[in-house]
Amino acid sequence: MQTTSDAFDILCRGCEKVLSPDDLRAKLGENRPLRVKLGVDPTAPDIHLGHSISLSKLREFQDLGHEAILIIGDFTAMIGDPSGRSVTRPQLTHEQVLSNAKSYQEQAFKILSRERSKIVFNGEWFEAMSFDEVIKLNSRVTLQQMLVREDFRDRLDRGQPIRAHEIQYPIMQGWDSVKIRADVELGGTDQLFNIMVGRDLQREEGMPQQVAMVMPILEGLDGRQKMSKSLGNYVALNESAHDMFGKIMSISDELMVRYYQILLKETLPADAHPMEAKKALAQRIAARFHTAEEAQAARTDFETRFSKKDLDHADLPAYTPGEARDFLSLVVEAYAKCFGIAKSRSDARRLVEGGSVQWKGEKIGDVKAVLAEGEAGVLRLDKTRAVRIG
RNA sequence: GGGUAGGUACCGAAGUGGCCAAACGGGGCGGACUGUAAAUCCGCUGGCAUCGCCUUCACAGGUUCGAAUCCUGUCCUGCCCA
Repeated sequence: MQTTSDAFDILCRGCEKVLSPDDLRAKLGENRPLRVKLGVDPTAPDIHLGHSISLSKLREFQDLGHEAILIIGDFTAMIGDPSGRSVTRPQLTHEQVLSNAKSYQEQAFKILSRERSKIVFNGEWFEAMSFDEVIKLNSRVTLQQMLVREDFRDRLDRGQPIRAHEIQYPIMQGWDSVKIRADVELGGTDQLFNIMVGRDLQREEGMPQQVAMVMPILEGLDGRQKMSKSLGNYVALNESAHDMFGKIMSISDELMVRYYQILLKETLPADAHPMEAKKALAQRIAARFHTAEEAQAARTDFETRFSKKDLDHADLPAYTPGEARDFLSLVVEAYAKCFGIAKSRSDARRLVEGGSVQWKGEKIGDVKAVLAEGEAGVLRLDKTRAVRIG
């Protein structure tokens, strides 16, 4: 059994901020399983590496014997968290939210222990709330409190609309903490405001206040903005080892240092070979969500494809052409059938003209080129995609 | 409710009767280069197609040989006033 002090150190590691450390130490000193809350917003069906940071922290709590409570914000998701947003999020239907929530859970269990996690939907208490209860809840916070937050301040200054329902979000998230009597709430730094509202409401209710533990926000693959589904700069947990590896290899050297810190909690040695270090990072991340063998295979494949530029021995999806034999049609079809990507013929034309599309290592160039019947070989589509024909 | 400024492609932003599928910037994609990148340079960035054609500038109508640009109505947003 760990001592309180050991546990404290482990739990604080990697946190951007803990409010307050004394509260956390005191709670740990009570020698009981703490109720640790992590709210997830099932607005998109994928969990990505950014989410994995808080989830991993939650897992650490679990491993120390504490109780993990994953709140699926099925109700709040319909509102949309305004955090870090300069525009109002689109509101989702309940069906969309539920289906997202389902795949969300599956992915969350790649990190969390399934049997030791408690899943709670916040629709459980919000759906039953009557309007006068809503009003009563709202009377506990002031408009000024809601407006001090940067996101709103910013939109106010820039003359962008803030819809009344958006200021409900922090209040609802805070109410979740009251309902489950959370001892600790985890989240990204952008969640600090919402988590603090939870503390306020708990105090109002005369219960012990939760400790806020905020984790750093992971930058997306572009290295500029935070990792998010809507920005398309993410690595999802349910992606293949192959895709994870490739995506991580595309980050800048600078960003790699951050990823080492945040995802591996290690400092990259200054004399490390950037390329080797990046491969190691990619392989370790891939192995975290897949098997070590799959991660190794992803690496080997990456090396043959990109380092050796040897598509012939790469692991490519097979594609059997249909009726049409002209390359334009082949490209469109291959994208659709092998990668689920819809390309217009104009897109395909551009790729062919730009030299991206190659047959057996040779650029096609001519949009009218036709593939001879029965010919076999590798059709390269773009930088990262190619298919094997025949 | 009154006044006023607006709604343009992924985003920002020009255009205010024909030369507009719509400048410019960002982003994205592709090529060259490379240690995967980044930086840099070049190209592309509505759709279909062999000149060309078709659908776009909040929405619906109208004026005109011709409209993103003018008129009418509708919807939406900011700001100021009440």
